Amino acid sequence: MPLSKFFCNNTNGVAAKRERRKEARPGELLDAALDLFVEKGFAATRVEEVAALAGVSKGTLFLYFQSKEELFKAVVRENISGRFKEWNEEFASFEGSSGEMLAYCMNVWWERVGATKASGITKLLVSEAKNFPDIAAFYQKEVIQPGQALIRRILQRGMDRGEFRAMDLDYAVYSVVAPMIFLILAKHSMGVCVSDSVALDPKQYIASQVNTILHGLSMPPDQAAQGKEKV
Amino acid sequence: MPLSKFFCNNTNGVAAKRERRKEARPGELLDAALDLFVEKGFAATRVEEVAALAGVSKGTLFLYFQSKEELFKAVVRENISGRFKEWNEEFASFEGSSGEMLAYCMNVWWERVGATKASGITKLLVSEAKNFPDIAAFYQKEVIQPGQALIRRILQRGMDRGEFRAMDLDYAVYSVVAPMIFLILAKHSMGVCVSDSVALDPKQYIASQVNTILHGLSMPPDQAAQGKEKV
Amino acid sequence: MPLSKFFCNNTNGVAAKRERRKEARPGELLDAALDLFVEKGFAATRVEEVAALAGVSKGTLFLYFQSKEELFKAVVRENISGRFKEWNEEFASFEGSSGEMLAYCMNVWWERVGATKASGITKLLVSEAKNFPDIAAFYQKEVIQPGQALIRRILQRGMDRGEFRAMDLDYAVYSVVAPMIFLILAKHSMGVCVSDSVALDPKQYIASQVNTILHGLSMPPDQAAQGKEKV
Amino acid sequence: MPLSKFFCNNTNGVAAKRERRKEARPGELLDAALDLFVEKGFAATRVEEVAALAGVSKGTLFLYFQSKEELFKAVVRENISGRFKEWNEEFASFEGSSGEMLAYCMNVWWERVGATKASGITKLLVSEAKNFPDIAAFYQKEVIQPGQALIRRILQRGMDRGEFRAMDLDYAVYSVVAPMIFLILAKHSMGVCVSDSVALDPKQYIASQVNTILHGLSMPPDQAAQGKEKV
DNA sequence: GATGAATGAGGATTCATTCAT
DNA sequence: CATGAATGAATCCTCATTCAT
Repeated sequence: MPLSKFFCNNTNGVAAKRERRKEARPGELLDAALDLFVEKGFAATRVEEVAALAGVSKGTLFLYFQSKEELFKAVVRENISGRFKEWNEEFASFEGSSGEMLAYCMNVWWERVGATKASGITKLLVSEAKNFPDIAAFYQKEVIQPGQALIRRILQRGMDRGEFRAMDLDYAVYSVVAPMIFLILAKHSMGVCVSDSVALDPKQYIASQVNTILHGLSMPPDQAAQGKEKV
Repeated sequence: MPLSKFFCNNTNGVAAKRERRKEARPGELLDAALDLFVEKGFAATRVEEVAALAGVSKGTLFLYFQSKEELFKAVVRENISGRFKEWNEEFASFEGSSGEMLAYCMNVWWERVGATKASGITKLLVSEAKNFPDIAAFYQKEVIQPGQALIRRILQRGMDRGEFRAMDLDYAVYSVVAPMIFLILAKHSMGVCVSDSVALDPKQYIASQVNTILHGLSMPPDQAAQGKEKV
Repeated sequence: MPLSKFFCNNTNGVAAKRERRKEARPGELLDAALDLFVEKGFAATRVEEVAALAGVSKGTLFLYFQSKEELFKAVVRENISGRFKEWNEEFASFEGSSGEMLAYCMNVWWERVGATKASGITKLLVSEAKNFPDIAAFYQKEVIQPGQALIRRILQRGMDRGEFRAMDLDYAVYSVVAPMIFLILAKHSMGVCVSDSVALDPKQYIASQVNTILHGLSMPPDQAAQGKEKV
Repeated sequence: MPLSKFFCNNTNGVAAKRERRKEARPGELLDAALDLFVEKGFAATRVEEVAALAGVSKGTLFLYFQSKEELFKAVVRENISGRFKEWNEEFASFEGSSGEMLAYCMNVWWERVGATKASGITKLLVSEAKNFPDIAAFYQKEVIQPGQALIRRILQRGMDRGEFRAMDLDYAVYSVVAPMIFLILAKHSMGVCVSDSVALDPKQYIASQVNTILHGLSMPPDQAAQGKEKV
């Protein structure tokens, strides 16, 4: 969406740079705010820092956002991807096993969300949900539920096609969600969740998780005998 | 140690009540602080609130903790269980399959940590790690690493006994850790992570996760053919 | 530099008033702080009082000085005259007896320092030296030592020219210093040092001191006989 | 006066030590308070420090003094010597020149007041006079005026006997007072008044001052010619 | 629009004073 | 009497917000 700005809005090209800057202001502020809110939390972030990081003065921030709290809400809204429709369509035409579909889904999610700054929103909301219940509810409705619906659809497809075992979707969905949320939090929390955060390669992590989710850690029954002999 | 008071020290009953209170104060304050820090975050919690929740005045808090930050650190230290040694011993003598062991481990963890207030520490540190890097490192060393070591031992046992497949423990460990951390965060974050947090039953959640971790979601190979026919 | 504003910078008159205020603020605050610190001492002065006396709000003070202690240090620094070089030159070309020189020196000192607000710094440092050892040392080095050096030079000149008796300068210097310091403290201490402070005329006081310093209280030897007869 | 305690009050000698301690409490507190008030000023001294230095608890201090301010007043009162009557008598019978009398007076003052802790009271009052006007007035009346009267009497004696020149006593008195006050302040102010406070020997300082006061710094007229030739 | 000086309510912290033991 | 735990008014300082330029 920021890209569209560059191609559509500048009708004359004269004084474009200044115009563009001016129009870009709110976006730069939101970017700066996201970074700082994620890093330090809402309360511990000063609006002056946000303004400074965005390269404007404190007063300018209040030209675009009525208050620090409104800034917070705007940050969340701005970074909530409504890409689920798009993804639903993408997956609707997916050809291949449901296991492949799940793997593809998790990798795509990582590339388009998890690896980007937008992932900080999740950490932010985990931290501040109690202080901003309406925003938390909004996020729940706009992100969590569509996201889980998408995953349920994949799991359901697997069951329908005889690829997945029968399962209670209300709980099974978390076998997919938990690893993804965990990855984001590990990324944003200085290794509070992992033993050595720098060494955690997201791609390998996801591959490992997909493998476990699909096949479990147990030795497959048909190899159990051989497996035992080997060791 | 507080208990000793009741049995040993009070030979005469003089100054008992006040004394007893004095010993109880720090604990009451730490309890109150844990609650509020978890609920609102460090910065958004006022020391006066903590004091009020503990039933004392603002000044009293500073009798026991030099500053708000020291209070925070004390809260973390106080709630960090060094129970891993005890658990290691418990698990060392475990008889039964490694799958059962894993299930037992996760359930025990839930009962003794996840379901208690101490679990809030995890959420707290995820939120404040960047603001308290030394405390985060301390937690990492005292909790995360021993915890993961315990899980690795279980997984290693499973591989040694031919019950689990060969796996890269550096990543496989997160198949166990992620669901547990996720459960805590779901519990403390107003359903930012789940579609309907009130409906999430921890016991069922853990059972579901254990099942996935052990066996995966895929249809077992030997039933795959039948499975397909059925549906 | 503030003057330059009036002649050079204001080509258009925009933002003049506010700008000018900003440059004046620190000085106004330092003035107010000097008054109150001298009157009540550092600890007993509230920053809010200082701000109020300077006609600004509490917060504004902290825009210019990081803390109350920094304000104190700035007050001392601001009021420390580095005028000794200038005076040295002035006195280098002095023509007249060394006695006249001493009298001139003390009178000039009174007019340019003793009678001004800057004299309060001396009282302030006498009161707070133990609480601000570094500032006390700074004052000692910047004011006391150059000041005493100046006086030593005068006394040395008197000895060299045969006008003054041989003397141990290390102690003789205090015959000049003590009366000046005393005058300042008398002025700033509600007559704790004098029997009736309002009645103490500085000019007469200095004249009297100069007379004693130069000639002593004793009857001159050559008049002693007559003196005795007279009375 | 504290000495009298040891000889007079203990009527039985049994449990004397405890009794004595108890009776000594207020005195110990006043001593401690004097030390700390002089060192740090009234406001910057905490009552808890005073109590600790006196070896009692905070609460005990308030058993003897209604408030910190009352403690301050008691400190001043306790240390104000009413020894002027005694001294007046001593000096009334003084035989010798008035110059010797002045020298004797200043030396005696140093030994009995200047060199003792009681001298801190002067520094204390210079610092706090504005905050305790009634105490300052009390001190003025009880100490300053009798002290100056004593000095005036000596100077008057000198004039009467033809030893001292005619002088305006209202100002001449400060030629004696200023050096004494200065000595006290130099002693209590970390060398803010002197170039190297450790090197200032009180006895030499007083000798030097007496010499100047009596004879001045100028070359005596009868030696002036020779003096000039010498150099 | 943009700025940044000014504001003042709000929060952490101190410390004189009280009072139950 | 002596103690020291508890109190809360007082004070320093921060920072979101306003507004003159």
